[in-house]
Amino acid sequence: MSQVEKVGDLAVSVGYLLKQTATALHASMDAVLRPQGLTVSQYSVLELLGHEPEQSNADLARGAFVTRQSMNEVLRGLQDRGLVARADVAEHGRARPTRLTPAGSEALAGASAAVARVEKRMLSPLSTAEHTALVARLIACRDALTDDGAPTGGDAAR
Amino acid sequence: MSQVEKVGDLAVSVGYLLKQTATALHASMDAVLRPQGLTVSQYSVLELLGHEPEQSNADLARGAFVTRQSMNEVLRGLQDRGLVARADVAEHGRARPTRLTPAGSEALAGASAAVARVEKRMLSPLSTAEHTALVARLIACRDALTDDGAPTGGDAAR
DNA sequence: CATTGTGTGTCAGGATGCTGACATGAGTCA
DNA sequence: TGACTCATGTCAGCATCCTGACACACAATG
Repeated sequence: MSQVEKVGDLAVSVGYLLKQTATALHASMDAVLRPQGLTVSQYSVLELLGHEPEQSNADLARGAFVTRQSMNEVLRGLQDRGLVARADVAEHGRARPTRLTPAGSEALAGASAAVARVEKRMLSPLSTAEHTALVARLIACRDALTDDGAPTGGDAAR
Repeated sequence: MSQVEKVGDLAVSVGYLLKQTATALHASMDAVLRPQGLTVSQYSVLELLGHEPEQSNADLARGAFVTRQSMNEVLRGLQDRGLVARADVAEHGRARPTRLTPAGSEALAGASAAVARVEKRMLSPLSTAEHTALVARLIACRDALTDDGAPTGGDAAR
C-alpha cells in the first residue's frame, strides 16, 4: 500500500483533459476572431475593459494571465488601431488607465458575439445543471491549486 | 428575443475558468518539475513515452499540442541529457521512433509522482463522483469543439 | 513504371511572451 | 523630513513556439 503514485491513463487525466479542452477552445476562438482582425489576446483585453473600464496595464496583464511587458505590446497594437485609448499622463500614480474607444466597443460587440457562439457550441452537450456544476468544480480546482501552492501565472506573485 | 448574445460575467464564464484553471495547473506543475530539472514540455514527452513507447517526433508533437518543429527541440534537449534515445536511421519511413532510456524512466518516475501529487491537490475538494463527472464533461466540451469546427492545435489540421 | 498524395524530418525567419533590471510615483512610519 | 516599501511602466536580452518552405520515404493509382 506504499505504492508510488503516478499519473494514470491520459485519456481520463483531468490535467491532460484540461489542457486539451483549453487548447481546443483557444483554437476555436482564434478561428472566429481572426476574420475580425483580432487575436485572442487582443479580444481578452477588450472583453476585460468591457466588464471593468479604466484598468491599468498591470490590471489587464493580471486579468489576461500574461506579464505587464506582454500586455504593453498588446495595448500598443490596440491603441495604434484606435480600439483603446490611454491617458498620456498618469492621473494618480504611474498607472495610465485604459478605456475602450467607440470603435473598440463596436469591435468588442462583434467579437463577443462570436466568442459567445463558440462557448455555446462547447457547452451544447451539457444540461443547465451540468453547466453550473462544471463551473463550480472548475472554481474548486482552481482555488485548490492557488490557495496555497504555486502562483496562478503572470508575474504578480513572483 | 433577437437580443445580441455576448460573453457574460467572467467569474462564471466556462472559457475564462478553463483558462484560469489550466494556467494554475501549468504553474503548479512547473513549480514542482523545475527542481527536478524538467520543464513541463519535457515532462509531457516523458509521460507520453511512458504510456506508449516508440513514438515518432510527429506523434509526440500531436500528443503535446505543439508543432513538430517545437517538439524537435524538446527532444534534442532530452536526448542531450540522455533521457530519451532515437534511432540514428529510420527503420520504415522517415520516422525515427523515440524511446525512454533507463535514466529517462527514472526521471519520469520522480516527475510523475510529483505531478500526481499536484493533480491530487487540485482534485482534493471533489468527491469521486464529482471527479468522474468532471472528466466526462470536459470530454464532452472538447469533443463539441473538435468534432466539426476548428482544429485542436498543433499543425496537424492546418 | 511514373505520378500523385500523405506523412515525416528539418532549416530559416519571425512573432510572441518571459526574465531581469531600472526609474518613477505614492503611501507608511520612525 | 527622510528612509523604506510597494506598485507601476518601460527597456534590453533571451527563450519558446510558430509559419513557411523544402526534401525525403512510402503507399496508392493510372
